[in-house]
Amino acid sequence: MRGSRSSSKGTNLKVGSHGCPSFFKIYLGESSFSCERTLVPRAFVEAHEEKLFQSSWALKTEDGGLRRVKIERHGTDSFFCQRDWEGFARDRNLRFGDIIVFFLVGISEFEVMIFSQTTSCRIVSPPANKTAKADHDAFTSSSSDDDDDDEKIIKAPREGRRSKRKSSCNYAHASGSGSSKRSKLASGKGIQVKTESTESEMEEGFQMKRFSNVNLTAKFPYFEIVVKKSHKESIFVPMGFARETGIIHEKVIKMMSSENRSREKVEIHRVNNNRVLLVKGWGAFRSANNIQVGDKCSFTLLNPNSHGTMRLLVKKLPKC
DNA sequence: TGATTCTAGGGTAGCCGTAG
DNA sequence: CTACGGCTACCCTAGAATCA
Repeated sequence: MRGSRSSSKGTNLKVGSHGCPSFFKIYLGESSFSCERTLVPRAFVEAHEEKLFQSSWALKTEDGGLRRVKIERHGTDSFFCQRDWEGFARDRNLRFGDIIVFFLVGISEFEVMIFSQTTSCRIVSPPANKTAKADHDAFTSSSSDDDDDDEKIIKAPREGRRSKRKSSCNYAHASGSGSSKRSKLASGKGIQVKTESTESEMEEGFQMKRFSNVNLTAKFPYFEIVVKKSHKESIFVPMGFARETGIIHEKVIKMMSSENRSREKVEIHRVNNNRVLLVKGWGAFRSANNIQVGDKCSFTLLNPNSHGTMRLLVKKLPKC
């Protein structure tokens, strides 16, 4: 599914730390609505025309992989050939929001660095014959506490003493770091701790995770939740997300689906001064998109800094 | 450094008001 | 009376702070 349709937006010119000219693109995957091709920044092409072939470029990744991509020219614009770009995305296991940095290191030769949007860390792709399990692990790496330096969870730094607790952005889930310690502690206090999913939940094919997964560092901030029974007519927005993105001050948000292009205006209710609920419109949107209990969904804010109505892209994720 | 305590915030059951 | 939606109180989690 991933990489079945690809495009990207948000390019900027940069200069690599090692002096090579560079640019980056953000992978929007199949969730992009438009059928636009994948544009190479015109300014970059113009600035380095003498080092760039007209027909194809070589992309080298950090794991030693090499892929040639055809370049299509239309007027003054250059595009990655859609099929090659999709192939590259598939090979590299790109995810929505991943950042791809291209360093021009030779004649039509680029070194490519990929940063995971989820972990804000560099991704070095596993060998090409990786298993589906490995795919899944990579996909869910943001919620595991493995020792891979490239996929470490970035923890928020400790702030001043007794500082107010921030939201659990980019933190590990309950099954992650510190759970064993907490289990001991909790059992000592007679509190039942649920650090692992129950059998019934496993049978249903998903793990009930109490907390949502929030990423505010991405260009397009997002949060992910597993839809529960109680989300039939309303759904909570994590407070950290609501505050940082300004949703907390909004009355209405436009919700759009990555799958069938349906759109719905959803009312935002402020509860108790410390809760933010998506209410009217959510139910209809959920039905229209066949979002059911147990489905894992990501909610990506497409226009975090605009003054108009905020737009939230909803995407069903594979169940874990 | 590990154990313990504190506490902000997420999740949800259930109450209450309103409409049909 | 019933269904529905809004709201609140409470429980629980887990990061941060503190202490031995």
